[in-house]
Amino acid sequence: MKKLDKSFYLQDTLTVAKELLGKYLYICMDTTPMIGRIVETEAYIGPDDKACHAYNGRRTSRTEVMYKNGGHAYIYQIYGMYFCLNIVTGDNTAGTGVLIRGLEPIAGMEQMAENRYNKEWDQLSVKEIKNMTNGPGKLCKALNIDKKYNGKDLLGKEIYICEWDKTDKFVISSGKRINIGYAEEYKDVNWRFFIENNSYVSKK
DNA sequence: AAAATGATCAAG
DNA sequence: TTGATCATTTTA
Repeated sequence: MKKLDKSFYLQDTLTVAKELLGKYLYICMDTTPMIGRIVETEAYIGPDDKACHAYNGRRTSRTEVMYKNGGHAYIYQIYGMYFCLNIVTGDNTAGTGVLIRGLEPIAGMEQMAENRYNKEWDQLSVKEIKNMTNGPGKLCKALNIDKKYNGKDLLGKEIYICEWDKTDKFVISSGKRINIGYAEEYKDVNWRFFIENNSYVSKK
């Protein structure tokens, strides 16, 4: 188990989006650690990408952390009720990042069950377990990720990503990004990546 | 199929 | 200041 270093995040955004699959997200702020295996991501590629919050160089209080260099967390709130976790990428100031869309629960499931359903882990139905972290808003609820993580350095101790086993093999599939129909010529690019046949991918 | 629900942003 | 939008989830 090895924490990903700065150079990982400084790579090209599409590379990071693919390479994050199979890595382990750690949340260690105020409870016992919660760990999830990343199984689904989407790339948002800065000023040219009409789906990206930083499209056309848009720079506001919300998007400010996207202009940090790679290896920071970007958290935004959507539809008034859900948070989404992104990983800032690149070595420039372009405003690029990767949305984490699906996690496979690995550790800290008791805490996740409480956060997401206010229930004990062993009281959850099969359906509830399956739906615990298979979506960007769901996984943030389960891991208690909100704006307190916005701008956090992923090389720190509160939120970070590790590689466990380099021999872990899986098939990577790609497809169109979800719910960005407004993005015109960018709405159909295959910048969503996921581990094939993993049940914690948000959509089939 | 449609409601829930409020921060965000660009326009005025 | 305001109105439309929205990288979602849940319920029906």
